[in-house]
Amino acid sequence: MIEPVKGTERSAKAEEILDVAERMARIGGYNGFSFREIAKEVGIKSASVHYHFPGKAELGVAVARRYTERFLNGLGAPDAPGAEPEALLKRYVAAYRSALVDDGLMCLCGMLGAEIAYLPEVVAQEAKRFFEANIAWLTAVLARKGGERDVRADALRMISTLEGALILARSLDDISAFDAATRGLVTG
Amino acid sequence: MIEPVKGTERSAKAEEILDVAERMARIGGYNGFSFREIAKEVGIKSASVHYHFPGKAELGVAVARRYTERFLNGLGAPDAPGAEPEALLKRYVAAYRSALVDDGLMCLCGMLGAEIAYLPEVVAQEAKRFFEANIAWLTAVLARKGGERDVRADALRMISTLEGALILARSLDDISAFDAATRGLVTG
DNA sequence: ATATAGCTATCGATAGATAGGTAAATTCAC
DNA sequence: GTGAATTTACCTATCTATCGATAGCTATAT
Repeated sequence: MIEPVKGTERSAKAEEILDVAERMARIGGYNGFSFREIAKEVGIKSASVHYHFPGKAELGVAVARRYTERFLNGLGAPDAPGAEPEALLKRYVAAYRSALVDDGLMCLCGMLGAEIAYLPEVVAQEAKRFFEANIAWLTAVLARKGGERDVRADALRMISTLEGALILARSLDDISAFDAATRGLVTG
Repeated sequence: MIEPVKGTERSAKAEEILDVAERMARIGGYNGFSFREIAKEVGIKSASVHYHFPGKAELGVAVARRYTERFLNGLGAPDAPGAEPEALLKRYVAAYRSALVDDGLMCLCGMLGAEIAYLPEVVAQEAKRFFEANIAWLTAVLARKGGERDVRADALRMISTLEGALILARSLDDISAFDAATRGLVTG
């Protein structure tokens, strides 16, 4: 049998469950996914979803963790020697735009963040961790640009604008609203 | 009996229901409020909530309409003769900050906007209307400031940043994150 | 009389969760 | 190497709680 790669020790079915749960959560939030609906889509019974993830909170945590991990991986290291700070920031904006244009979905943690006061504590913590990791990445990149700006404030402003632009563009059903709202975010 | 003011032709109980529904929705989104929970809090039975609002979608529409109306009323006319454009913009930012600091809640339509693809069409339309009205108000104010900026883009950016800053500050449980994210939004 | 504003009782659907069973794959003792 | 024990990955069946919604009744107020 083929050994699973270290750090990827999850079965194919479990990954499938996470795929479906993530998509549903990015449409309808924490209440937007259910064991029954996930099971139906994956082709198993709801009790079998409980086998892979004991409870809804644990499933929520797993979805958020994987989302954050993938998101950060897609960005690369903030201090990568070959990458210009400005190019990294453009990549950051493009990651959000891709959620909107390619996936047609909200940012998972933007969605969970909106519902933060309603979530099980463990899930809320994961949403918080997503934002903290984003702030850390952005401040590291912005610090490389130099200048005497408040890099933390700039990072918070970028994240806020991008999360809000997703909401706005989806509400207006107008992708150009995202582009207009985020224009000048990097260079300005 | 005292006649209801024109345009306010709703009973006190109906307003109470809207109060509770709004607060619940601003915590948990569209699935965050239910007829049963509202009824319990208001002190009636869930069937009586259906008397005032026939279905959940209608209740959702009523909550969103009232929220939008109050929000716009709180801003005042964008072309009020006595009000400087910059003061109006500061008032706009303060309205969002008040949701966070005074109410400790999300913006209702920011919440609904995040869930837009999950909502009954009539409710989604109300969320969209909120944003369209906000864009109209902001572009009117920004146009008064003059300059050759793209006022629509500036309006979209302001709304995005403010909605996102609410999510971020609540997720981080840090009001100062809202202030940092929105610093320079008006003057800058 | 009629409209208002409630009520009780109940419906079918769905939620998350659990108990207990089954068949196949894997691991371990000899 | 082989048989026994164990683990994996599902299953059926069922539980309680809650969901939005409806039918039909009662009092009160206009």
